Amino acid sequence: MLELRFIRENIELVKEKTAKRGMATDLLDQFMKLDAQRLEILGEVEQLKNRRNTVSREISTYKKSGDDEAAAPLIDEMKQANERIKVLDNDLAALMEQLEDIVMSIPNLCDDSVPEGQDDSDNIEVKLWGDKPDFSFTPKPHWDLGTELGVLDFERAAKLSGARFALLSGFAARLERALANFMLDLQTEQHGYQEILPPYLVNTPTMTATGQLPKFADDLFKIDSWDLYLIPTAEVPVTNIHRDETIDEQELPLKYTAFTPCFRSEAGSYGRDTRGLIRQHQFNKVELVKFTTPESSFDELERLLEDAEKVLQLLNIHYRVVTLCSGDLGFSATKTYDIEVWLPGQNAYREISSCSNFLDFQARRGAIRYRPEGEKKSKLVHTLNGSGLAVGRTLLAVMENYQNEDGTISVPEVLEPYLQSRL
RNA sequence: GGAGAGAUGACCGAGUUGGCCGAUGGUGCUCGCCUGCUAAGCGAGUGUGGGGAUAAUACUCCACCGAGGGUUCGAAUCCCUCUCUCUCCGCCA
Repeated sequence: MLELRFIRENIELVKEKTAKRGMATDLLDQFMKLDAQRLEILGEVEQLKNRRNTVSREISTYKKSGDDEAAAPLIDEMKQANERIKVLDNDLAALMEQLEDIVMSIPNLCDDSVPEGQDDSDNIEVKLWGDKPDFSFTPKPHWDLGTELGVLDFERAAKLSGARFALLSGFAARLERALANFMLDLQTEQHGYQEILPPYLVNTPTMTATGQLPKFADDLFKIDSWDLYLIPTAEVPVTNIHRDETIDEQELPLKYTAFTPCFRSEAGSYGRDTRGLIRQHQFNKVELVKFTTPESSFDELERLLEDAEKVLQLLNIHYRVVTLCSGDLGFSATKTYDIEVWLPGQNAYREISSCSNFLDFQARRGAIRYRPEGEKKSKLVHTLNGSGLAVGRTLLAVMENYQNEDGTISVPEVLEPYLQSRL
């Protein structure tokens, strides 16, 4: 969420920046109109309330001295004033609600370093790591490998739950678990993240702070008759750990990692990625979350990206890093790097991690503050997060990159302590 | 699910016969003083949001004592609803 005053005072900048993301400007014109109305009414009602407070004190004085006659006309005046206040307060509440709706639907402003563009085809490649593996045979996609090995079962998963679910067994299930443990150990022991195991169901205020609600309810699974949603990413519960809190500056940056399942309705992607593990309603992810000072958030974004990249480097799998263009940027982010892993079975790069800086966009919604040393006023922290990594997609990347001609799959060296068997 | 207790500022904790209570006090923190060092001590300051004013402070106004309603000229204090926490009983992984 952007600050109301900031929008008011920088309306042209906000229009320009949100237009780059493909947002229409008429909402912002509407904002300015409603905001002006609100300020006008606010002025009147606050004046009335000031009068009421003053008069109440006078009444108190009269009453204490037993002078009820002097108090009576004042009480009458206040009865009338209260009716007017009630009307104005109602108007104000209605206006505020409309303004909230608008402000909640305004995306974060993209950073100046973000390239302009429409969609993912305009993303800019900023880094390549490793090489595409050389195969003496035609590499298969993981769904063929997994089905032939009998470790991925999409038909039975469909029987249990429907489309976009998977059943992993034997080697695949163990590999998934090994990858999760490997990632968590790396991030906690080498990169200094604290491990978190959060709730997988969260309420409306939690979903609102990180930006999933109110705008993207369709992407979420909601528990019927409860105010609970299945988390689409651990970013949601972990960022909300410090909602409505003030953190000591010495504690920053705070770095958390969490391994959780993620649940997404994938509304609007019906024809896409229907085969294999790429796009599932449920998948596992190791998430990295940071709380930082405003001064250091962009440095911390670079380090967050490195922490995520390290996973693929240790697995020795080729990947590239892209900077998302303005049109492809997520709602709450000011800048995002995607790590795209090479999938030889599909002859394509696919997103395996998304690392973003949100500035104070989430912190304002969630009232997450810190107290700068030597200053009276607390300030909003900056929040960041990134996948480190999406485990399901890492699993399929291992399968496709480490496949052998006979259809078996080798185990990356770094996973051997976690997984002592080969197929 | 049943019975009871509670929810106050970064934290702890007063205040519930309604009236200068945005809220005593303590801790923490900031600044200053003092001090061989450390510790202690002394003084001042220290919530959030939204308006006004300002070059910016200072200043000023409104709101906020779990959330939402209500009573009243006036509510942290009274009434109603909800949420959460704790204790006991029941049930259960």
